[in-house]
Amino acid sequence: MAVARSRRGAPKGESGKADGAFDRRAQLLAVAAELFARQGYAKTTVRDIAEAAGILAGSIYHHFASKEAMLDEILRDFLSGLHEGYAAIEGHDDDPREALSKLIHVSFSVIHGAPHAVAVYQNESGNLAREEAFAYVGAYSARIERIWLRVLTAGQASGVFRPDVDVKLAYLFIRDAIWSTVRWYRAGGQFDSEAVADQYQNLLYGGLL
Amino acid sequence: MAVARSRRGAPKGESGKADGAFDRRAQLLAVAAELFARQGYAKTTVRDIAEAAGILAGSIYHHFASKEAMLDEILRDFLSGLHEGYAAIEGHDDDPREALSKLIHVSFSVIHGAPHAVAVYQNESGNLAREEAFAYVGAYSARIERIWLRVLTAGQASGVFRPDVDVKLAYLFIRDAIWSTVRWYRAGGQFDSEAVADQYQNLLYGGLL
Amino acid sequence: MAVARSRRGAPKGESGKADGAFDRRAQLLAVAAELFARQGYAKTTVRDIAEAAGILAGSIYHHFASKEAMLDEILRDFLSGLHEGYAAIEGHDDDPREALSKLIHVSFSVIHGAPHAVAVYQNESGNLAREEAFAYVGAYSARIERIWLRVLTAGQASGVFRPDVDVKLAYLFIRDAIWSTVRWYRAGGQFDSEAVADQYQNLLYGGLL
Amino acid sequence: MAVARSRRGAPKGESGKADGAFDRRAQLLAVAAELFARQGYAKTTVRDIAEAAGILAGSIYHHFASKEAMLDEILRDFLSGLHEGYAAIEGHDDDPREALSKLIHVSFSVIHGAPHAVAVYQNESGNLAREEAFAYVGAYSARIERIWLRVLTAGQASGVFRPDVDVKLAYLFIRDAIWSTVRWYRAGGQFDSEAVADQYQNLLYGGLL
DNA sequence: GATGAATGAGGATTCATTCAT
DNA sequence: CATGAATGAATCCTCATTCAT
Repeated sequence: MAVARSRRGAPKGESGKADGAFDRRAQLLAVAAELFARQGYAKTTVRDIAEAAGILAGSIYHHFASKEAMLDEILRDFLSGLHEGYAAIEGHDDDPREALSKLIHVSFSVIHGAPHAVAVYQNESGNLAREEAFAYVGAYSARIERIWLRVLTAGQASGVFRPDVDVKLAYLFIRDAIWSTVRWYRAGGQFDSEAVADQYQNLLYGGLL
Repeated sequence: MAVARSRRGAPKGESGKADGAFDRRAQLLAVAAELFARQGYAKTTVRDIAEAAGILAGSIYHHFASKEAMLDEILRDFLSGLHEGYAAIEGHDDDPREALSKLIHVSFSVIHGAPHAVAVYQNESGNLAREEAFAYVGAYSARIERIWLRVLTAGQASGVFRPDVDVKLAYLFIRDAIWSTVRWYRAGGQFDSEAVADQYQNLLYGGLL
Repeated sequence: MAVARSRRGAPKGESGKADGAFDRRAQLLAVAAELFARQGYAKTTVRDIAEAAGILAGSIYHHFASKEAMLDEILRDFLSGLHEGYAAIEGHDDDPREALSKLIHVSFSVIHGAPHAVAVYQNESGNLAREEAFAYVGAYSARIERIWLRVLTAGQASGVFRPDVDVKLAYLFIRDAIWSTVRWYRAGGQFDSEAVADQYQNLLYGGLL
Repeated sequence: MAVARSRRGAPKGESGKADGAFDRRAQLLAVAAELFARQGYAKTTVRDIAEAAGILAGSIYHHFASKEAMLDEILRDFLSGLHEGYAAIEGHDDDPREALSKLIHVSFSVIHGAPHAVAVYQNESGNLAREEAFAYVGAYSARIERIWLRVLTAGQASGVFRPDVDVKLAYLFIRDAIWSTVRWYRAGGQFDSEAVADQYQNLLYGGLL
């Protein structure tokens, strides 16, 4: 059963497909992410996804075990990628200020690169927390939070960051401001991703006054 | 028909009910707001609401025309109250810095006072934008945005606020950071509402560095 | 319980009511007949009736045991009145041709006088046939049919009516043509009740050619 | 999606199905027509239809968008067929008397061939008039009426039909007498379709006296 | 008599999912 | 791989009816 295929699948070159072939799995996932992001997971039907992909609803089940499995894969891919990105920064950079800047810019870059997945995470992760099958979402979030807190704490310790702000609150402040942009940020709109990142960092570093 | 009764209903004193009476409408609305906030509107069933209120699902319809009507009333009450609060600040305060502080604190106060309604707004307003029946949500949001932008622009004009930040981006930054707190803020938790408001304002005004 | 009051109730003069009083029972019945006629019995809700009468749905049950009881009373009143009218003709008239004319004119007069009840009978009696509680509808119809058949048979026997038509078919033909007029006949419209009766009788007696 | 399939579907021979295949759509429509005719549209539940067809209620929606869509298709098929039949007569026949005879016989033939659809039309079209989605019912009725009126008027003009009857009333008289037979006519009963048609025409042409 | 809150039994419809072809 | 028919549980909502006030 196709469903049993590893989520990571085979790299392009190893695929048995001809050059012109396209990965229906990937297409379905992309379509699902977009619909989940736009309409919400609950309001998106399997038929919506299938129609947007040009097949019938039943055919979805050749590729995924369930609608939930699609959500799962979207979130897992997103979170693991995000965590990887953050972890790389922490591993290589010693300067807290530099590290924070990179955390911020990587975040915006992810929003720019995979806005649907980000939106899905943003909108659904709250409700998913209670479901055992999605425990990993909370786990990833916690690991990510720890990375940020380490950077922020190091910054305070080294005197680069203000000492009178609660590190946890500062993290939530930054995190929410950044990820919320996915709701209004549109590629090709008034601001490009980098510009938003710069302005936000600027505002965050220097304050409004 | 109770359904036709004004949304605002009669003030307590004018009610013909005895002391022990309680307003089932209000109770249902409160219960619905909580469930909508926790599970999402789509995943909350009318039965969920009814059971939480101790009546049968069908009985809901004696008080509200539909599940959507409950959502509508929750959002309308929230938005009109919020707009009133903001408008009062703008009308009475000349100092932009003072006005911004009040905008921030009123926001946190609303989050503290009606967290469920805030969460519902936060989670559902995006998807509702496309539905004609909820056009007023967008209209209110636009009016509120204009208030904030006026305050911020005035602050820049008077030299109180930094001139090199885009006013619109600054608004979105502040707005998202503040309203997102509804997702993790819990009354009686580690931080109280005022403390969060102060820290956020502090961070926002002075920056992280 | 008011419901237990005899359907025939007390004559006006014996009523304990003041002059200005009006009979809510009768009003409800009239309203119900109109709605049953216009929307069909199944599609008419008790609330429809109550609202049209200016009371609440629950209050209906002070006057009638059920929605079905209202239908029952409408049909019973109609059928007993109709049967009375027909029986009076048969009792007093010997000339078949004269008797048939009277049957026809009485029919149109009833349609004119109680169009809603007629329409209800016309529309609902078919489906009611299977319900035991409405067995009397079939019984009345049969008695009425027998009256008509006697008149028609007598007319054939006396040589007034054509001998080559099946009496039963002729009855159905006449009956259906007449009662169907209730669907399009409107008091104050192009034709008045008497004119329609005359034309129909004329057509029926002399034929189209 | 089967629902989207043309109402007329593909002719048997073109169907990809094996010999044993039967058209569930057609079966459902036939079952629905019978139930609508017997119990009325409002009192017939989707479950009734499904059970009579040997499937579950939800499965109906694989074939039809709604219960109303089934009614719609039944009426549309009936009316378009009827109109076609009438129009063919008007187009090919010059003699009004001959034309009227054909109109009458075609009517009875339709009643005989599709009694359920006729009964549904007879019982429901009145209430449907007010619903916009069924405006075409009134439109068809008007076109059909015009055909009959043209034939009757031509008959009067050529001196074949009595000049002293109102053409419109005559049409209604004939129409109602004929179509009402669907309520009592049963194939295989005392009278066959042709016999009823002959007797009715006979009575109509020559009159009762 | 009337009110209005509540009941509880459906009813139409949706939808994730299965499976034979 | 895809189809399309079917399932069955769940959902929103309706409505006749009851009953305490």
